[in-house]
Amino acid sequence: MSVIRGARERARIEVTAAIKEEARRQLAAEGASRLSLRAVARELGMVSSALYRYFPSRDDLLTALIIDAYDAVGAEAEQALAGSQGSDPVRRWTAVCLAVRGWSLEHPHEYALIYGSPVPGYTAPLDTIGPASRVGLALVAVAEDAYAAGALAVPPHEAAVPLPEAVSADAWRLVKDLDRDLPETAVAGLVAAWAQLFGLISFELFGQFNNVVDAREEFFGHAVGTLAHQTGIRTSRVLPAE
Amino acid sequence: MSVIRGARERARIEVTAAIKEEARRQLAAEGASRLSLRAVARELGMVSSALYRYFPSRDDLLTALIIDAYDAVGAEAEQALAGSQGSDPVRRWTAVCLAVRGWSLEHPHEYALIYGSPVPGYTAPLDTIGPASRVGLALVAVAEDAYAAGALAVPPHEAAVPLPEAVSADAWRLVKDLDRDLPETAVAGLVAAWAQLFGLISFELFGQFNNVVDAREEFFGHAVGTLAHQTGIRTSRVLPAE
DNA sequence: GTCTATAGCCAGATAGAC
DNA sequence: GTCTATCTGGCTATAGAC
Repeated sequence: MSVIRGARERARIEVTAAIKEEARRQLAAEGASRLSLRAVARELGMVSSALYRYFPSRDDLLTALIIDAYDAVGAEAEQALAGSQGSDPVRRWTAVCLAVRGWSLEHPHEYALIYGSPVPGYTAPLDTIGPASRVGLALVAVAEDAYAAGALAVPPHEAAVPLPEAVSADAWRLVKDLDRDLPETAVAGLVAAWAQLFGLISFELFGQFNNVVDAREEFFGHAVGTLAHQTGIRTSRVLPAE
Repeated sequence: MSVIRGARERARIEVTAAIKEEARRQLAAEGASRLSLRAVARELGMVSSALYRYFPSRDDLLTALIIDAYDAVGAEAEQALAGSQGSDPVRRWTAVCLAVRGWSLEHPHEYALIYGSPVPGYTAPLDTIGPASRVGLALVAVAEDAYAAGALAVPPHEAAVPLPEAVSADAWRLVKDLDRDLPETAVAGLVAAWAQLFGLISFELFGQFNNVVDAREEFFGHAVGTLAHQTGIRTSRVLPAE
């Protein structure tokens, strides 16, 4: 699949990329629900019907954009993860969060596409699930490495609130599905922190912080540091008894 | 303004309400960016041009819907706040958060309108600011009452991370603007918790928790309990030295 | 794979009669 | 305030020539 076999295939790949690029531009101006094949075609000097050779429908184009966006932000997170190997866990956590925020600020409309309101009438196909989980898995990896290094505080620690049974059942299932060496309480905390991370980014990007938070980056850094702490991630080894 | 002067005014109010009601229905089916005056008119048995006597443009209708939505969720939060007076602060916090989540689950499309992706080409007028801050102010009120009762842990407490100067400047400004009796660190934490609360709700509503969290309500309750703790809110009085 | 042409829709907004 | 009529645009999707 990844081998380019000839000029025909190459051209097809290039046109496909051009279509997606133009579609991303239009996402900014019109939003996902108004993304229009005709407008994309017009801008590319093609006729609308020609696009149907590349994307069988508007929704398929949308799906491609969604997968690309998830992959792009996921790649940023993974790069921050890999680039911070050896640093202390809180620093790594912060690096991943900052990478996600950085991508989001640079691509606000793609961010809105994947983390904003669902597009009415569109249902995401199953192939979006994998890409959609990459950021979360990067956060899990930080915690897992911290755990292996003894730098993950597991309850009972200071801020711990006991896990309801239904929540711990979910966490148990996740641990099993992900096959990660992490305590259930940490997984439950990670899921919450994952959602809360995007709450911070969405509020910044969607305008809720206007007239509220001026020092955006400092605020974000501080908040994700607290998130790390809340998840049990520590800068260094914690005593087993702690 | 609130006195109904006659049949004419009464009719106008009723038609205005009917328009907004139908528009809310369409919000669900089409999304905000595709909200169409024509379609609303059609459904009401009117002709599109007649709507312009009630709303001078599509954006004005949108603004009315946005203000109504902020007011509705704000009222829920305030009602939970008032109804929980006398309870311990963590319970009150949770009550307010659950009220917000409850409204959101019942009105997912209005939620998406105000907390989801911004509508391209639309800029909210200033009159949305007041309604938009009601939920946040309810959370602030919980913290303020807790503080007055000595049930707000102020740093240095366990989970505290030092506030960067720029963040504490923002917090100082907010304390001044709101004229609330709260320490700056608490205000900074409240803003973060406010954003994180909506991160949890958005992930649930927008589908990110599919195949991840099954026990939605229990998970939410647990997460907001942790948020309360992180903000310094305690169930009972904390020692001054703590 | 790209084109023209077409079917069958939709929109926001305004003018002017009543 | 509501109507008809109109302007000026837009859209998805398909058929069939080349």
